[in-house]
Amino acid sequence: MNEKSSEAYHESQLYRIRHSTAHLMAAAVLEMFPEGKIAIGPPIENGFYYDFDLPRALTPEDLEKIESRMRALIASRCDFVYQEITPEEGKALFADQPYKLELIDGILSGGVDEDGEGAATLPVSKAPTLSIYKSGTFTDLCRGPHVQNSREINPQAVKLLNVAGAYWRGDEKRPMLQRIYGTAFESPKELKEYLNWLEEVKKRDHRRLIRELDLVSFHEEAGPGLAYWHPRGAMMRKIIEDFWRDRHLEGGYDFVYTPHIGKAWLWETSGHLDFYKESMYAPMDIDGQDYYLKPMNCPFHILIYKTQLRSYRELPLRWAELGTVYRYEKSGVLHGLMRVRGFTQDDAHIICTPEQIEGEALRVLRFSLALLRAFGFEQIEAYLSTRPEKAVGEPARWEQAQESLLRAINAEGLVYQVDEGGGAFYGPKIDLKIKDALGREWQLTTIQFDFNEPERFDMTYVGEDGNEHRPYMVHRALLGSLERFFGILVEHYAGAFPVWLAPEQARVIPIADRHIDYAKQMEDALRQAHLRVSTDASSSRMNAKIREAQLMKVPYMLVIGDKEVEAGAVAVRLRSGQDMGAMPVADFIAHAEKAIAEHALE
RNA sequence: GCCCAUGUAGCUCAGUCGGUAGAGCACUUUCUUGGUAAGAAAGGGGUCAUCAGUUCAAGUCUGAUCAUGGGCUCCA
Repeated sequence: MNEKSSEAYHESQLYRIRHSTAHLMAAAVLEMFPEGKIAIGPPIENGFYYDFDLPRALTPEDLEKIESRMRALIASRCDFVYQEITPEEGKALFADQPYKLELIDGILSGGVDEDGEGAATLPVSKAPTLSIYKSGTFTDLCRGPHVQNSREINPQAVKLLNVAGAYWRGDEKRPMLQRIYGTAFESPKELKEYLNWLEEVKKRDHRRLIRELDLVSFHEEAGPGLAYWHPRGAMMRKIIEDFWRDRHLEGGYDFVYTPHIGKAWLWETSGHLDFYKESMYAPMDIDGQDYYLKPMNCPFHILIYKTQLRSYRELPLRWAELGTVYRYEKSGVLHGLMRVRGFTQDDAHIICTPEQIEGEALRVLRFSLALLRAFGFEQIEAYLSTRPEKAVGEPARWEQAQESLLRAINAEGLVYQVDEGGGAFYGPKIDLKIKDALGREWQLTTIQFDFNEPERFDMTYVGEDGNEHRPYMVHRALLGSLERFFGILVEHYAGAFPVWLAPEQARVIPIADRHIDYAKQMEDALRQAHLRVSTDASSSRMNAKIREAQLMKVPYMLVIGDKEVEAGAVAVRLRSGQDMGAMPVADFIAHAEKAIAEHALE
């Protein structure tokens, strides 16, 4: 969500409805648990939540009770009454609500508001005001806004969704609270649409589809977060990698290959052991030396750089590698292919002179956009993250790098947001986020300047003046990780991949056994045309064969019966259900080749 | 890592009060040879996640561990 629509949302009736529904939910929960403690309960993107500290864990049955109690509260047509209070009144009012008391202290000291958000936007001179909203017997510390009366909430457009744990103030050292997520809309129809959308999300879940389509598996007994690519998945990955390599050759990149492990020295020098030791796999002792599985490829590329004295004449260097790295992600964060412990970055490092930065920034951005679009992602937004308080590298270099990135964004006419101070300590970056078919955002590309490692590894080049200079280094991963990108592709296309990516592009379906010979001839003709094809020679009926191919989302089904054998044709059926009728196999091949070349969905 | 929930056949699930396991799909075989999303029959398949404990008896009760899911925190 961009800032403008976020602002509009904050002022919308929908926002007030959700905020007020959250209050009613808290009221209902307190009716069930009079001794319960309430924390915060803001509207969020698709609904709202409220955090509670309760004597026992909530069950799904509790949610139903809470929800029906909420409907009764809505029906009571209570007013939401705003009132400003003094600090003393506040402390008295919430004497038995410790979380609220903490919020009051926060507000009075000007630090945070009742949603736990920074109040930096408020003028410092203005004394913070405490306010409450009363609805029925329930009173909450709250800035609002709310609906005037609960009759503005449609009880049929409200639904509680799930319970989850959440740390108080998002701090893992503070108590774990119970968070109830719910949603509310202006009309039951909109609620229904949202619930349908959730269903669609479920249907496209890559964890289900990678199993159903026989693409990738995980194995509890062999280690969580480590993906196994089956032949169909591996075929797709090969196609993605081949395409990626071809594009990189065209884009002026060279390729390198580097090891998977390295001595502690590498990671001490790079600084990774200082900052990320917790999320690196533990070292293994080899001949008395600590070796680590690599969490990054960059130190290896730097070692290659340092094998020679480098001249400004050979820069820029663009070195790419599909480098597999291992990171010890915390157990609770693993999620299918989206968050794994072993993954392959489509990594590259661009090493260049200060003068070349401008051109390289634009070049790599343009390159990434073309790559993402080739995979069918058209909606792309940029996020520029700039220098944080604590940072390494000369401010002038930061300035230059940030300006180069911004000019590149503008040159490409991208919609963008700036995250001031949001960069890593070692350099500014551009991230690109795409929107998938369900409107969900995914960050894929990251383009990061690094003022740290060239220094730590003492990278140099000899300039025109004969002196040593420090080069600029840019890390970039465009697809991110192949595993995650693959998962996103699966969800974006719901498993029905464009023909050029489909692991099996065509399936030949003989109607009876006497058609098998001819079917095999057709299969062979397609294979000679470099199509990925198989023949279903099983004893199933044609209907079953079609269903099977359909479930595997094979783009083309070529049905072969007496008529086709006689006419020397194939009857083409698309997975959309469309019957293209019979045509000579050469015509079909031409049709398929066109769809492949155009990266068509079909 | 933290909170909560879950773990029974390859998949989706049932299994009552504790009495040594069941369905559909898938798989194998046989019959069937058919015109655009499931032809029929028979058969094989389970240390009920793992390890302890309670009990005459544990899929079922208890504990620990592992994994998965929903979130939180994190994400170079």
